[in-house]
Amino acid sequence: MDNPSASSHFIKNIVIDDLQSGKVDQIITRFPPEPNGYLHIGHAKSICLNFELADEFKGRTNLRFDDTNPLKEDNEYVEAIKEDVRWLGFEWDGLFFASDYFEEMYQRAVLLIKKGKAYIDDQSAEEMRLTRGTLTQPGQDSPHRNRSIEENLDLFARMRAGEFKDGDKILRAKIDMSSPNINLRDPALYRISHTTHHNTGDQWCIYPMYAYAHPLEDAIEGVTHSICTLEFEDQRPFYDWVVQECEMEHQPKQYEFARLNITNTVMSKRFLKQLVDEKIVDAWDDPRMPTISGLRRKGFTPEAIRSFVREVGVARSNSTVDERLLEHFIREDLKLKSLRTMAVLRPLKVVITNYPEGQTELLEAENNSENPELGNREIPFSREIYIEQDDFMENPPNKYFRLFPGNEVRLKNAYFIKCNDFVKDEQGNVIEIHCTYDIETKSGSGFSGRKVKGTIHWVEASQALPAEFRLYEPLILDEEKGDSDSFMEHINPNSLEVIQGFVEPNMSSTQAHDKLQFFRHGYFNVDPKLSEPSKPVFNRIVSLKSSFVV
RNA sequence: UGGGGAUUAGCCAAGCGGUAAGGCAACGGACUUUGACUCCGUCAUUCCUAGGUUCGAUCCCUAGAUCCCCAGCCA
Repeated sequence: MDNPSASSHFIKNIVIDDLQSGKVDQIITRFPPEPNGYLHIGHAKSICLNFELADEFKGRTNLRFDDTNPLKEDNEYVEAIKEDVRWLGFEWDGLFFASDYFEEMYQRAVLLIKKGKAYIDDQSAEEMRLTRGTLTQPGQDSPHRNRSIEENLDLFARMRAGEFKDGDKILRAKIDMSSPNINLRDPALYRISHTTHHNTGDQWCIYPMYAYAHPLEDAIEGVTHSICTLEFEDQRPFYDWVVQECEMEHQPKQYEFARLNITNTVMSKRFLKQLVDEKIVDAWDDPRMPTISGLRRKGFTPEAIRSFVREVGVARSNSTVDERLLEHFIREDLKLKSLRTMAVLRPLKVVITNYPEGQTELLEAENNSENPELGNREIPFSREIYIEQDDFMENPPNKYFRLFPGNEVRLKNAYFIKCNDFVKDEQGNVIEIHCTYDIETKSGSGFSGRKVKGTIHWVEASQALPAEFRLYEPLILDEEKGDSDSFMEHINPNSLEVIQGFVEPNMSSTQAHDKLQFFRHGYFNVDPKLSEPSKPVFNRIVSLKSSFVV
């Protein structure tokens, strides 16, 4: 269930004001990813912001691919992004590509040249860097800054025609080389790149820069509120300049908010790509990745992600959200939805010495004690069962409520058992324990003769279904290093632990992405790629909270 | 040290001149056939600091501190 609290934030307040003042009749937002990687949970914040704002105020939201750099982009990414946005629960009104507008962008650039607001520069990238000045010193005008309009027009047409090599010429805005805002020191508008584009093929060999293209895209689509992250703040004057000087009839406005950071989490497409490329993880959808596809494969739900980003809020201060907030929302979402069954991750055999050999009985169990609609199931019980290794100690500490010699515990949905003896191997490890059960204490019988402090889970041994469990820890150990260049030095070597255990026999019918609670362990997801009916594979989404410390 | 931002509890975050919402976390306790869940309780006399204006300031003014972003033909 979604977190219902629709809290206010500064962008929503702006929208309300704009609607009330009549500045806009209907809001139009857009989610504008570059198809150069997979979406991560940081993008989810932006997606929810844009789509939910439009939903709330009866506006529209476009999905627009910002595909102005063919060197880095690929159709694989556009398909993955579409899938992720839909999976999160959103449907776009318009589906567009920046490349849809290349001709218009070119014509607007011609207009800029005709107005004397843009010129062709012959300087190399290096020369441009040198003449741009520094943070404290103004830049110097390019020697080509005052070329005639006719010459600029001619050169620009020849750039388009492919007469020049990459880097030989560039179209620049003519603004102010001494502006204290470096973004206004004659920023680049068009560069030459003889690269095949995933949409337009070889139709173009010049491509617009983001800072020039983006405001045009917004203006063409009638976007009213163009929402981006804080690092684009200094670009806003140029954004407005482009809209103004290109004489766009519609004038979108840019608003910036702080991007999402989460503790112990790498949140940058570049770093995530590095993790994939260097095989630190298996793929973009590795459950350890904070990508939408990784979270999906791990077992997170769209509802939990939406609730999470809503609760985080939208503000302008850089912040790092505690990963436990995300965990809170998946626990809350799955609490009533998922079946609660038993799984033994690290098995220890128990022989119930007074239970008849060869006998098996079926016991009734609720699938979710807090949600009767999920019904009941039957589970087998017999003389030999598996319990968790953690649930037995030869020499227990104080306040240990589980099994130890002489102690009695409840077997969830079954009987009380009492430990009488145990067997060790040559290394001194406990490999089997012997108990007796009390038939009077059967679950559901109403027995109240005596109380027991602990209840443990178990699986009947002969019918237990072998299963693989994949337990995850953060990929990054230092909680503040997730977004720094040194993050590779903080990779957690134990981010994945694969163990073999058992689940109840009926688990053979699980389907990919089924979500279950395993008693006392946590919530798990059936892995869509690795799981098989005879050997299910479960990804742990999140453990249960526990106040027990040894 | 140019320009642009930010600063409210351990982490997020409301608040818009009338006396500090909410969530997470944490800590007590109750309950419990999950050491879970649920429930009850605790958790900022103070909002980066110092002055000022005001009957009254987290909010307005002045000065300062700290942190983030900008010198791609990336987005």
